[in-house]
Amino acid sequence: MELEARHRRGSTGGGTGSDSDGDRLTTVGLLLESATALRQLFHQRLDSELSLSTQSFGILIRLARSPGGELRMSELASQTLLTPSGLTRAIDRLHEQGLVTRRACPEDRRGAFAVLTSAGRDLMDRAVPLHRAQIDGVLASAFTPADERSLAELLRTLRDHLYRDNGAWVVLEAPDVDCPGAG
Amino acid sequence: MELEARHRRGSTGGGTGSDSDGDRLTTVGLLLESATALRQLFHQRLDSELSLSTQSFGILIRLARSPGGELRMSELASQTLLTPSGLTRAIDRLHEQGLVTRRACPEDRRGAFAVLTSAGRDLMDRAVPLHRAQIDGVLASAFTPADERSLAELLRTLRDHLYRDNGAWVVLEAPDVDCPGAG
DNA sequence: ACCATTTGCTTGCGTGTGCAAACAACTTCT
DNA sequence: AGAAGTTGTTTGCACACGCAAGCAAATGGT
Repeated sequence: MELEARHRRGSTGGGTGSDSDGDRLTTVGLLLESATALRQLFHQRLDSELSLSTQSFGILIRLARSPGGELRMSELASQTLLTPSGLTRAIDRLHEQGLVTRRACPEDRRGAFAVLTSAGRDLMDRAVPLHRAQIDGVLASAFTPADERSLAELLRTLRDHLYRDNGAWVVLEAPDVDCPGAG
Repeated sequence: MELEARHRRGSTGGGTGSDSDGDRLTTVGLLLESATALRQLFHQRLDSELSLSTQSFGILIRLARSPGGELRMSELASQTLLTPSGLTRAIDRLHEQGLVTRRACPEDRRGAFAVLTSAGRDLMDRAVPLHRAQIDGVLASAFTPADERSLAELLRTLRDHLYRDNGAWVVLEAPDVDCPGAG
């Protein structure tokens, strides 16, 4: 795999020994660590106050945003970045908590919808403001509005270059990054 | 439910700022999803080619960057965002693979160092270029060098505002953010 | 119509993780 | 010095997740 990309700056420093190059490894490390930290930060609040895990919240909020409060299992799995089996178990747990029901798909009898119950919707009506307030606290304390916007845009760019193909993650090669005169 | 934070691709067009409130949910969502996607992307490569999980890699690279290739268990736990118990198990696994050893701390006989073995160092000498190349592929395809630097800086800012206090994650309030009369 | 292949979802099993408890060694207080 | 508390690390247990296999329903070929 030769990714003869355009990187020329960056250290080429002595292998694994030094952090001083402060390069892409660090950037990705920061992204991963920030995500872990945020996940656990949110988990503390949501779990202690509403007995809701971050994963459950992620599922419920997607259902809440969908028309009818329902989504196909496979679609939900795709959106939450869970495998089908993981989603099945997650919906099982939410079902035991009375937050979600299953509905058979009339057009494809293999298929199933996950449907938000009224209890689920009530819970989200409490959870979303809580979560939003927490996010506000983090972002507002860390960023200026302009920086916040920049971060959002950069992350969207990154996210749009990553997608799943048959369960395997792949990187979209960018056709629009400046390849001057390319054609 | 007034949640319409669904992300849209390529909103680079006209209006900005009208839905800035809902964007925060999306921003955090993008961060979390990107991190998950990257984690799994890296896992595919490292695991298939070197039988190395992302977690193991994260531990080994920190050891490799440390003088003597060793680090206290607690320090390593803190850096990897694992709990002490999680780290103990992780080091156990790496020990069974011959990549890491434990060394008693002479100054504090409760303490232990995790030490990279020569096999571990050899593995990292192969893993780091692989990982680096993959990161290059992702970042180079998604970002211009300038954007890449911006992202790194923003992420460092974010990361620096999150830290653990006795196992609980807290947000550092920013002293230098000016809160213009809005609040 | 029949059979093979594919798709959507669910289970069996193994593994990684956190929490709480346990334990040893260090520190502090009297 | 001795007792009480704190700190660094390791176990018992429970749980969430992925992978591979299983099963029902849809699709395609003949």
